[in-house]
Amino acid sequence: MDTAQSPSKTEQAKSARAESRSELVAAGLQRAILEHRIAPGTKLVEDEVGEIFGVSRTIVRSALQSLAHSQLVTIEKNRGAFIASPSPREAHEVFEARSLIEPRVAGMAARRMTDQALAALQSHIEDEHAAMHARDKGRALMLSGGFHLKIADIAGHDVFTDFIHTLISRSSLIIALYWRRADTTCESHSHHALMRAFSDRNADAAEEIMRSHIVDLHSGLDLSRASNAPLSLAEALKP
Amino acid sequence: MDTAQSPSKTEQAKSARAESRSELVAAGLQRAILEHRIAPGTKLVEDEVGEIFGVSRTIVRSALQSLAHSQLVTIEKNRGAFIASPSPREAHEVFEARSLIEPRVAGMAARRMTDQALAALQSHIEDEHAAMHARDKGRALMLSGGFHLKIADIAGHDVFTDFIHTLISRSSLIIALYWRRADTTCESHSHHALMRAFSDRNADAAEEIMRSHIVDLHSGLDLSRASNAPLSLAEALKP
DNA sequence: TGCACAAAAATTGTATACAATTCCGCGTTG
DNA sequence: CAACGCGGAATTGTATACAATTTTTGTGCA
Repeated sequence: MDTAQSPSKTEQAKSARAESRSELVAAGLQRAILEHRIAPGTKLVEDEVGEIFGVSRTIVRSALQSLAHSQLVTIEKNRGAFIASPSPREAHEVFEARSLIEPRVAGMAARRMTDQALAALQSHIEDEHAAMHARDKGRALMLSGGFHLKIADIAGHDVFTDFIHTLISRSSLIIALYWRRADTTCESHSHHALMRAFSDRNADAAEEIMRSHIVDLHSGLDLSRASNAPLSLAEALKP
Repeated sequence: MDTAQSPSKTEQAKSARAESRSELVAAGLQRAILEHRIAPGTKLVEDEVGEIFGVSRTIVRSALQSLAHSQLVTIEKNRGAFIASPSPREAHEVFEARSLIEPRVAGMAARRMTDQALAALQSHIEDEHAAMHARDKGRALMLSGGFHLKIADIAGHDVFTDFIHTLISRSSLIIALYWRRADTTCESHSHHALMRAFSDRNADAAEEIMRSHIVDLHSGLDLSRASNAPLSLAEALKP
């Protein structure tokens, strides 16, 4: 096959941002993972991924290493890369970390909140509502993660924001594996309460609401089964 | 030149652990950075690094990307990799993050402390003492980082431990750039106080001591000058 | 002298070739 | 018939060749 996949127009339309190609591939894979279009445990063969994105293994390899570093994929030497499937313990730890870091960041965001940022959050929440009414749980959960990310950006603390980015990505994987609660109304309620604290610039309230919100998310997980990597195997043999 | 740099004996002496070669290179570079043998801002040319470690650019590139992800080096597209030189703001954020996370982890470590772990910490502290008496500030600071790392390991919380690993690495760079305090006696005092809390299994005390210890470290930095990346240039022209 | 600009050197970005390892099916054998 | 072992295919690990880009050097001109 030829290497003629450089779409000159698209490249310019990439809004002037010069991202390296491996980052593009990593972003594409990450989206697929976070949207639950690839199941945990799935093997990512370098040639296949390369064919899909129209790049060589060199690029794919770099992208996979990047994703491995943020714990979305696991690389086993001489065996390849697999979509990560966090253990119950890891899941617990991720939410424990979130419940420590995010409340602090929410407080910082409340202190630095601008009207513009507030409006952006508000419109984000409306998207969440729409997704919820459409009974699209996956998308709603996704947007919920985006909400937390936006808050971190507003707080403007790069170190914490980086941590939160990886924690939320991992949370998406965890939710795919362990989420066992039917309704997501609490979600919406918490986010609204948070908005009120933000518009009041009430840092203490924002912190406390965020803490209980994350504890609540944590409690929506069923971490009793060891993992669903073996479970999916059993499922695969059932029918 | 030939590729005959596989030192069979050394390889076996690598204590049976099968680390990939890029990890070896990354570890070597990291050590050099953390021991302040390479100054922040230094450019890392792929060919040079490859020659030193006896590997091809492929491996070096992978190692550099790994270090870039943990913020020890900065990669600029088409321009290369440089030892990171954290801004004062970044320095502030790193210590702010440490002061949130490490106290919690210290508390967890206190709860899970075993006699064996306690003994290991004790012997580590004695090394610190030795370094301090030898007036070897660099090494003392280094060992201080190691002490914090050991505590995280004892706590056994992988997510937090990962965070702390990167925070402490970055701290080493920050201390190289901004540390302005002559004595390190406070260090020793804090670590001893921590040991007492640990041997009492007093989680609350450990948490509080760790918090004030990190705040104290933070206050030992002089973050007033913008950075010393330009400063080093001026210095280079002075004599 | 100072500056603009072009050629050359150095360096990074990417693809590909080859080596090493693992995976998988199949026949042998106890 | 199960366990074992042995190719061959598939896949990953690494080096290297070449393309693209940046950096440096050199030169002519005002």
